[in-house]
Amino acid sequence: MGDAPPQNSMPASEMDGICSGSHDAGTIVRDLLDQVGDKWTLLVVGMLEDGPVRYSALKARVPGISQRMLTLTLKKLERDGMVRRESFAEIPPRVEYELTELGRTLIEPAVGFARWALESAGAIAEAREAYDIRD
Amino acid sequence: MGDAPPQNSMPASEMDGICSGSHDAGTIVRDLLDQVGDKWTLLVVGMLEDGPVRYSALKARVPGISQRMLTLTLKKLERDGMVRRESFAEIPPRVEYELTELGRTLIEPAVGFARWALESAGAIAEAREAYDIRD
DNA sequence: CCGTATCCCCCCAGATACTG
DNA sequence: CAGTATCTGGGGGGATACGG
Repeated sequence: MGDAPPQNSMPASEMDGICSGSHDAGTIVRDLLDQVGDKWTLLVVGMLEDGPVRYSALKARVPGISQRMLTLTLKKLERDGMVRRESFAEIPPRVEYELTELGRTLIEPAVGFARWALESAGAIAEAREAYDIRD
Repeated sequence: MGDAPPQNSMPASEMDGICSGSHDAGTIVRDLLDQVGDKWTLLVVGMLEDGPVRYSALKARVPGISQRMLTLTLKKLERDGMVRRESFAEIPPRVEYELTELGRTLIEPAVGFARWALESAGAIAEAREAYDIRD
């Protein structure tokens, strides 16, 4: 499989080029955002950043996640080629999950967003208070 | 408050530091992701990148959005200080929306994610096919 | 230990109709 | 033109119990 076609740099107005209905790029971004923007995916990916983690450790480190959602999230990530699953035939059973190369590429934009969130949280909270008081 | 220089010092394991349960940073990121990661927010923000846009133009440029969802999305963004609303007492009525400085800071990480999505879409599609065939 | 199966609730998006 | 009001269905996701 060839690497991503260099195609083009993004136009000056990048989000516009991305989201415009003229290309189907908007659809692609939307679909991926639906995948990754759900309640648990980014959290789980973040927990896998340092290397292989077992199922139980993952569940412990993602507070509040149910077995059901952890399993669903991991399955989806595995299907998308972002996570590799390795099970060891031991007693007690052990299953480890780790990010693939593709999965690792998610970390950079995710961190970018996380950084934005942390930097902006204060300003957003202020804006909300101001808005709520006024109205 | 000028622009936000990349003044930051995240730990080596960034997502870990962000998402770990030990800090409430994970909660912050999760909350913001819930705000921004919904079905329409990023699309609307993308449409506002170039400057003020009227309500009707916005509705036309975001294909498939309902009046209800457009209004809700704009209200939420306004409350969060990301969008400024200006209404003109004319006939016919005119209301324009534009990004605030805070709102503009969202574009950079959003574009980062969008770029990732476009670059990764192919690999993910391949991974899915491989996964579905095998199993 | 590592999941799967089932039930169920709640929220949110869509459709529609109506106002200033 | 720029919204609001109300109803409704579908699905995400939690709790729980069970299987390998």
